[in-house]
Amino acid sequence: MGLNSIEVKKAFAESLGESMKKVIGFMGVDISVSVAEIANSISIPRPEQGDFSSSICFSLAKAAKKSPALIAHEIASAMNSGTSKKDYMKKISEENGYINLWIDEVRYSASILESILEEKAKYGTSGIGAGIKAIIEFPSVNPNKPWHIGHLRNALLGDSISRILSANSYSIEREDYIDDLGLQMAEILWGEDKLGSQEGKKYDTMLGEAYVQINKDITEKHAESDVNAILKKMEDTESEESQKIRRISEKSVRAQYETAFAYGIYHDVLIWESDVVRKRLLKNALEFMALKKITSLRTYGKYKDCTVIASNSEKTETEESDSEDNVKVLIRSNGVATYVAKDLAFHMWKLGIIDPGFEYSKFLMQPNGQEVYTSSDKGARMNFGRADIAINIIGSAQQHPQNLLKKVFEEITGESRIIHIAYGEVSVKGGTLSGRKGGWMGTAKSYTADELLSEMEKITSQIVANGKKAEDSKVLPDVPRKVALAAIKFEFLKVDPEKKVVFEWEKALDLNSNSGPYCMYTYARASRILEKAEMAQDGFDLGPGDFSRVTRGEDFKIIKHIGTMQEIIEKACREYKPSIIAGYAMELSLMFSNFYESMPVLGGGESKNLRVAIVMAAKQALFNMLGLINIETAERM
RNA sequence: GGGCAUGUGGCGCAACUUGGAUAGCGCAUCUGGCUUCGGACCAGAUGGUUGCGGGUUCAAAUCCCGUCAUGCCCGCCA
Repeated sequence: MGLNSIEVKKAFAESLGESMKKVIGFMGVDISVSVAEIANSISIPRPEQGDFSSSICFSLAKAAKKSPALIAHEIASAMNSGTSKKDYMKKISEENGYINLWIDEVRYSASILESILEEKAKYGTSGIGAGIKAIIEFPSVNPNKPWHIGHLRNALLGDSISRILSANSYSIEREDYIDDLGLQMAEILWGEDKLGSQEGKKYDTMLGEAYVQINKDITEKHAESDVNAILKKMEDTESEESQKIRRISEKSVRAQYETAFAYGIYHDVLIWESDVVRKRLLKNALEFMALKKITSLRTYGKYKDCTVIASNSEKTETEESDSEDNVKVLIRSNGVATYVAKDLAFHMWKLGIIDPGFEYSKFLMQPNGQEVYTSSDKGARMNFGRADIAINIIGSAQQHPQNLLKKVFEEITGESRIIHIAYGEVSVKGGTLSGRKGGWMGTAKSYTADELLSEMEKITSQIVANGKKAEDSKVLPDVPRKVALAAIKFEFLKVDPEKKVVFEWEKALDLNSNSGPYCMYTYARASRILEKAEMAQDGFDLGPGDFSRVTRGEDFKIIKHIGTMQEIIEKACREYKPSIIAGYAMELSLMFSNFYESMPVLGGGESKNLRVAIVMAAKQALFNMLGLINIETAERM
């Protein structure tokens, strides 16, 4: 069994617990503290103070009526003389009321290095999500425009969270919801004659630009009622309008997915709103909710003839004083369902509450070799849906409808199975990225995901070209693109999801302040050192003599950090935060730089084997962590 | 008016969920380092009353109350 920070914390806590019982019993005080509580008091202190540290004595002080320092002293000596201490725990010290564990650096290093070199890509993964199926939805962009940088943030978050959950043994289904029956597509159809006029453009971009013009025309010509008529016709999925829009949408989504593929973002299944309607999912869902008395038909007041969800029920039953806050319309008085109604129905599919009998067919072969499927009017039944939890990557602007969704499902299932990752939306210096007004089109450069990548790649190509020496001809041609992608992905994923982002070209394209390429650089350095070390990459024999060369310097520091990987990956999973992974990768890169600056590897003499092993381990750790934020590495750059 | 989120050196962020030792990191600025495994690098320095005011505690960036600022949401739109 390999040791890591989780194991050590657990063992330390147990050992502390046993010693505490003795000491406190001796002191004549009756205190019970759970092992979990002790474990919670353990953190990783500054290296001068030990490897692990517990502040538990502070919590005991009051009840025991002794100073924390005295209790710490008693416990530490009991642990040092007792048997509860594991053999890899070298000594227990005590300082200012803290109990500090000093681990046997040779044993700990051996255990961690052997584990990571053995487990490779699996190192750091966990089983906390085993047996749980999660459907994760992203980015669900309307099919009338290209992905802009806001959609990109959404997609990168969804993709990375999927990877992180997978690494924790969750079974993941990546789903994308396509709203082909919405107002925006009706508007596209209204202004159909504006389409296709621009040759050589990507289809989604062409649509997006046309849409801005169409939207303007509609306002100027007061054509809203015409659009509504189209919208109404589209509700019939067999209508000519509906079929035509579906064809336009499919073409548009294929164009959008060219962008997704360029960023290495893939899906498992697309669900179309038109299929939701066709399969009467909405109808069934509404019946279900009526039966459960979640919804009701209003016969009075402001919402007369609407089907609504009212959160504070009977009190205002006969009054017209419904406050807007607690009534949500699902079916309008004209019989048309609202978006929220469709979303509720859709989540009944996701969570397996209603099976609409979707059929699926192949939509696209993705560059990762996996087919993405689509709901369809003809195809086969497949195993999509029926998830235990549904994770929605949706901007924080939709907090309200998402909360309503969660509340309704808590009522239905009795537990919380919908998770809304409410990320802060992306804006640009001058304003918003509105699709309607065309904010994404920018002025000099557009704010599309495509444009961002191509601009970034110009810069990285230049840098690679400038830095290239004659001997560097082994740098592969895909490196500039990889570096560009690393820069963009790291920049978006290093900040907490809930923070809002203001995009600026100048800052985005400044590679000096960007950590993605730095991590890649570190990886490339590690690769080159190993190449020069001329040892087989697939493990070489390390003996006890090699491990005994470990010091309490930069070498042990980086090993200890690698030992926290599983803990970090679990934390990122529980909190749905790729930023935790990005932060770790950055720290690891910095530590690695410190390590190889201060400890020569090839000229390491007796320590050479150990240091080569550390380089291998760090390289693997970096590879695993960067993989979770979808950043590819390169052996040379 | 109500709800949610954010506020940490000049700038961008971390630590807050689970209170703990000297509040970390990057950029920028200043100083130094390439005959030695790749300078997309490293070392050192400058810079903080954690928006403000109370409270709880042995201990508060972290918890509680209040307050200010900013953003988003609150429609028979999606």
